[in-house]
Amino acid sequence: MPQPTMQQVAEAAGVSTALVSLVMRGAPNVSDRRRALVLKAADELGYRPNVLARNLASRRTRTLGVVVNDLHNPFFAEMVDGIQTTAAANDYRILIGNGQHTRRGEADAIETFLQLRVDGLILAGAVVTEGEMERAAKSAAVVAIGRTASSLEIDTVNCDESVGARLVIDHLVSFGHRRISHIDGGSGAGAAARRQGYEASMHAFGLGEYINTARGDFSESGGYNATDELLKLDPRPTAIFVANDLSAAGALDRVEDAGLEVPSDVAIVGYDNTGLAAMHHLSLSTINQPRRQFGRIATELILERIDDGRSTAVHHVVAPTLVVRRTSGPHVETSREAGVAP
Amino acid sequence: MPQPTMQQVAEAAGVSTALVSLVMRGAPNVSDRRRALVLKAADELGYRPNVLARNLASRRTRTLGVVVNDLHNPFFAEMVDGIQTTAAANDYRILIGNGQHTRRGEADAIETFLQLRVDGLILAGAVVTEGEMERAAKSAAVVAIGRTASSLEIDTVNCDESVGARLVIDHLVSFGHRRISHIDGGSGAGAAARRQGYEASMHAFGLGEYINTARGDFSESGGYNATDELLKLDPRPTAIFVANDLSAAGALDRVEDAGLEVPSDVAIVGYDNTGLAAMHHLSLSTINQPRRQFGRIATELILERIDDGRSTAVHHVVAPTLVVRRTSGPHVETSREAGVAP
DNA sequence: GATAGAATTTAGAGCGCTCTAATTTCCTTT
DNA sequence: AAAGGAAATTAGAGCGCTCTAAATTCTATC
Repeated sequence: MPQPTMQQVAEAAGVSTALVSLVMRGAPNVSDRRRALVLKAADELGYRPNVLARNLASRRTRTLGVVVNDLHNPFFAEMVDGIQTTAAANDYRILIGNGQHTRRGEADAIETFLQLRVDGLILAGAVVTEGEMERAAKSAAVVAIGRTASSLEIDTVNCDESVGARLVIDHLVSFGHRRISHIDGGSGAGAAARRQGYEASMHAFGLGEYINTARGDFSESGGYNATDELLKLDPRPTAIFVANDLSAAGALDRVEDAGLEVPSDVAIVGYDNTGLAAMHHLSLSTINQPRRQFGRIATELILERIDDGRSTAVHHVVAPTLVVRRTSGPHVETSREAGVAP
Repeated sequence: MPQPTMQQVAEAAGVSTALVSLVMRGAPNVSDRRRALVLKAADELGYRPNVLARNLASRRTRTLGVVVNDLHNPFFAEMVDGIQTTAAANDYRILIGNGQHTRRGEADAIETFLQLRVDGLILAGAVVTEGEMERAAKSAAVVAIGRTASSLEIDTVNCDESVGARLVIDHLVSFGHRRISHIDGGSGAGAAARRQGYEASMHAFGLGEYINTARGDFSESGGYNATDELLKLDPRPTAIFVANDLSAAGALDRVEDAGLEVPSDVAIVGYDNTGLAAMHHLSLSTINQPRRQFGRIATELILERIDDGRSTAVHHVVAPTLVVRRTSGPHVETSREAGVAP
């Protein structure tokens, strides 16, 4: 379908294409009379600037490519909100590419964006190699969210997982818990950092002897099974810090199946503050990561590189917060646990 | 950052740019010797085709724009999977735009894609006016998922909501339920169709007198409150068909808070088969819409327009399926309900 | 009314690639 | 070895826009 071009608009308005170009870009030094003339002609013809031609000629796209590791993860949706808002405020548009949860998918999405000559690339939860990120950084500004990078060409935005773990342990300890176990995320992304944060925090509170980690895998059933294991212990933990909300839901399930009360018998704290945790049905205490803020900061960093020409790496670390809901509270000792005969 | 151009590759390889172009596009009539020469030069220079220039010159982008009404809705992620797979199989790439849940956001995303001159536009759950869709259809092939369109220029893919409702009612009736109430989605997208499907099915089973709809809003609390209302009825419904899973979770909550058993006292069936419904904790019976299939069909339709030049509208309707889980089952009459003194 | 200076407008050369038509090279065949 | 036809390669004109530098038109000043 042939679209009207700038040339046609220029002829219809009786001016040069250069003037039309100026008007379309909202340039300041155009007389009101001509501007109106051009706008009218453009409107009547149904003219729409050809971004391909524009970007080719200007060697700028004012476009940011956002590569999302996995579109299914609700985590990213909110991050994209932050990116989009900040980008729009600076007159940039964004395009989203889906990494389909694989290294290959991400690499493809990145390549697509580079071929499109985006000005910047935001990698959210990327699993591609650092080498690929560096290669990309040769052609566009790059910032990675939720992963580290050592190159000078790449900025990062991360959450301080150790602070998250510390918040959880601090919270539980303040309720009198000591036997606090952890269900980890196995070999999943970020699992190791959370596990280490748990251990470090326990040590910090002098609870090193109570450190006890059951292996999970970030899934609901993983949380269920790991909890099964933990409940067999004698004495059993009075609180469980689970590496993500979905697993925490599984843990909650198992505890309730055992006829135990949450939080009085066993307290549970999750991680991520997904929509799940907010559900009345679960009402899970959890750690919140400021996702929108991730997106906002990432975008600001990338614009600093593009527009201000910064060429040193900035690594931004943001602190998570604790969201207290129903599943955490003081441990109530039963007579049996206290060693008194029934 | 200046990127190597085709010209430079041509010089390095000692051939013409036309030949480089041919090689980059994988054209057949190129001798092995030259092909290797060009490929080597391109590789050494780190050459990456400029899609802007390519698309401008070829007046084709082999790109499909996917406008997603709301990135937060997990419904769309799976649909995008279907689109992406089908597009890739046909050598098209996709770009995703976020409508941010608003008419304006969607219109912006559409405009961005049209300026980029995408060959096709897939609108997923779009809320823009039909007029805007038609305008877009003047410049690119358009297919809408989950909404109707009367224009000849626009294909649609929809789920037959009446079949979904019928499946639910049929299922509940087979368990002996008669007093089946509905919690609707208020003025939300698709709410009316589901409500009508409910009413029609009830009539079809001769249960017109039991038709009873409480107003919800697709939210958890909406489901909770609507259920609160329904439970006050005397006699109360023995089953509730809820317009989506999230609301159904709220309904479940309210029923359990009332000390009633699910499904023996009150059966509950949701709609959409989200991850929520599959959770062990909820285990919600629900209606499943084949989301990947939506994406696949939409993509096939659009490719028919682009590549085969079809210019008549096709409206595809796919049938949903029932997923039976824990929350639906036979109603068990209590003595009190049966009219016998306690 | 002439003139400097500012404000507008425009001509025209690209941006990096594809595409058509023409040219050159390579095989066969005789 | 020359001719004819197929295969491979290339020249060069765009694609629709931006950008620089130059040309034109206004304004204000004297």
